[in-house]
Amino acid sequence: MLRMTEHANEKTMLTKNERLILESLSQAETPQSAYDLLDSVRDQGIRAPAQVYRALSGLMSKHLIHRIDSSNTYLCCQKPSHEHPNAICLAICDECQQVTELDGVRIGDQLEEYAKASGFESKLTSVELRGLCAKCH
Amino acid sequence: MLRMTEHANEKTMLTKNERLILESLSQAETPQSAYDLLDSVRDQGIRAPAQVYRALSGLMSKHLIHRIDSSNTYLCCQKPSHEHPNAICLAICDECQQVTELDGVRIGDQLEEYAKASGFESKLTSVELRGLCAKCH
DNA sequence: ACGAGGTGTGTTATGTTATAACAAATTTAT
DNA sequence: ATAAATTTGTTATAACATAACACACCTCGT
Repeated sequence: MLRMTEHANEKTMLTKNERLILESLSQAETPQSAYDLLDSVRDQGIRAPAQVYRALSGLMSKHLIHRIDSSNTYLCCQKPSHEHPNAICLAICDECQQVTELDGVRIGDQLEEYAKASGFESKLTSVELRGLCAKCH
Repeated sequence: MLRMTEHANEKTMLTKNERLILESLSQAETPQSAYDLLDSVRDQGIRAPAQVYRALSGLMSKHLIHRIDSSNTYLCCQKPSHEHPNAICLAICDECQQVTELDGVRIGDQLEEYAKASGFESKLTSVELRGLCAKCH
């Protein structure tokens, strides 16, 4: 029942469409929208938004990509795949669009601490910093 | 040139549509989508999305409301209007949808600190914690 | 009073992001 | 072999957001 199509370990076990999208995303210089990705994989047989969104959804579950909520875009996870922090922290340059992933464990623990003071039990937090990266400022 | 329609101080100087939307939002129990708000002010003469989005945009500039990026919804700012922290921190209950606004100054300073280590100059950061509030967990 | 410039409004149309629903194909389990 | 589960392809539509333009209104300088 858990056996799958791929001859690979669980972590990198991707469907064909997931592989296509991940490949495309990893070659992009900046975060991509779902429709950007659709355009870039059209010549590989993917024709409909649903196909892209399914792949994105699968890749997110596998912690291989992140979604940037403030711009409706997606990018590859930059951290080792075995880390699944309780917070995703992205520093996004408003000038060049480069993204740096900060230490989600440390920041997540800190935020959890703060939230607990209000009796809030946090499960998954997202931090998006907007500003200028080292190169651009 | 700075003189305006309203007889009120700068901070609370709102247009008619901004007042309608803010009023509607302040009576809502939970964060509302733009189209939720449109429905709730239809009987007050507002008919088109653009009118709502313009009002929301104005209210955001005046720091009277926040947008929750992870759910495309809006809510009233809970903090005193004179505080304009560099980070907006919202703890959102996945069960009851209640939102608690955490200390954006303290958290923002902390995050700025972390980001600076990567040479990143942050201007505006958004933090969204998902989990369970005190009542629900 | 007049008209120029600014701001707010109403309206139509359209752009962008995302999901529902279902049938066909493929893979896996028995 | 065949039943069960998963992945895929496809069409249609939902949900979120903005562009563009005309008009009303106010205020400021003349």
